[in-house]
Amino acid sequence: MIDVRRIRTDYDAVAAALARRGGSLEELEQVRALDVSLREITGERDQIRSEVNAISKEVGSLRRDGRTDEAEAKQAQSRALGDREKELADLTDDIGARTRDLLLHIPNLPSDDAPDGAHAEDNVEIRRVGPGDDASAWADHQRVPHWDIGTELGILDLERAVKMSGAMFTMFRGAGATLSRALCQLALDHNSDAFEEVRPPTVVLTDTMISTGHLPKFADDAYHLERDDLWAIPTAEVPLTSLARDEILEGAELPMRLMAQTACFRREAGSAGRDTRGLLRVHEFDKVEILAYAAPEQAAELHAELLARAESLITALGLTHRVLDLCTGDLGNSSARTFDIEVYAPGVDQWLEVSSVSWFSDYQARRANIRFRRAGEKGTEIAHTLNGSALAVPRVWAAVVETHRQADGSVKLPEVLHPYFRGNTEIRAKN
RNA sequence: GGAGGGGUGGCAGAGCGGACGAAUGCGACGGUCUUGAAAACCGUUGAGGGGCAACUCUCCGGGGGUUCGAAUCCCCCCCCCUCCGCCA
Repeated sequence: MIDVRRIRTDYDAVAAALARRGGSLEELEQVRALDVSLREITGERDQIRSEVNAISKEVGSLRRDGRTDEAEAKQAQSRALGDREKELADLTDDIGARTRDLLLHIPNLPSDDAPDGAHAEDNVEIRRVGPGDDASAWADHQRVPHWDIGTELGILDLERAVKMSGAMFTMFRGAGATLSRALCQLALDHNSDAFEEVRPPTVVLTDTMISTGHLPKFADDAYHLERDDLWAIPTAEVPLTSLARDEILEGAELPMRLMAQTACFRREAGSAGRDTRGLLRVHEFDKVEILAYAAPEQAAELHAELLARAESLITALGLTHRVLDLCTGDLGNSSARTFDIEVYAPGVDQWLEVSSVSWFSDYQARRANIRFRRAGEKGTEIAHTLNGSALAVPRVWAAVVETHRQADGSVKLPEVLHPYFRGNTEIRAKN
């Protein structure tokens, strides 16, 4: 949620920043208009309340003195004011609710540093590590899609997953399941020097989804358990961001770093029919998320840190990749600036987005009412939130299997994974 | 799921229709005293909104209601505790 006060005092700058995303400014204009009338009516309401409060005090003292007639006259006067107060109070409640609802639909202001652009094609590649999609770098035995490798080695059983749960659900078996778990464990171990590990709930209340910006605008993308009005989380970002909801953090505890491995659930409603094969787009997957609460001045450095941490895992796994600076048109709703890491998977010949590292400025924290107090100072400030996928299993699994496939059909495991494989250093078909 | 008890400031805890944004204690902060510290004593100490300001409004788990006036009375909901039931 962007700050109404900025809309009030700095409208042109807010409008200009939002315009960089493309899309309409209609809601912003509506908020501005509502806010003006809200303050006007609120002022009038408070004025009347103040009178009612004063009169009521008088009634009290008159009654104590036994001056009943005078007290009753005052009561009548107050009653009349009360009717007017009720009208105005209903009006402010209504306008306030409408304002908040509009505000919840307006995306975050992009950072000045985010590149301009309308589509994903305008994203800026800031570096590339390894050969990427250079065809000459890849041998024929690496040009096999992971679903074929998975079947051949008996480590991926999509057919039976579909039998249990329908299309776009997956099942790993044997060394495939171990690989899935090992990737998560690696990501957790890799960040345990600075991040507290959390095992949050995977099913949450509506308010928890609103805090991150996943509701109300993107309800169709999430699984909703209607009977209990609970939502299956699309990412651990959702519960982790609400960990400090409605709390005031001590400045000294910032930045606060958290990480969690959870299942993530996505309906993928808008992308039916795309990437249906294999692991590229699935309804349920495991992911290790890293997240931080920060003071504003700490945010830039933390953003770089989260990106470096996510990227170093990809590097350690021996995957070729590129880092993109998302343009304003491709930026997620809640984000002010986002770096994506894309891995090149030679078997499917595609760049796969495996991590998205975002700085949300105070947008989520204002929704979630997460504040902090600087040591020795009065008052509170809205915190900043940042997060990124440390490692999202299915796409990394696919890229690892395709990249490290050997001429004999086996998959050679990257060294960082060896500790998790009970002495094995490769995956071979059993026969 | 059933029965009972409870949710008040950073914490503990009083208040149960009017002088209550809330006693008291603890904690924290500032001061006096002290070479320094402790103790003692004095003072300060919740959050948010509107207003240039004076000032003013809101918040006692959440939402409705009664009343001139609600932390206090009524209704609904949520959460916590104890017991019973069920259960990995």
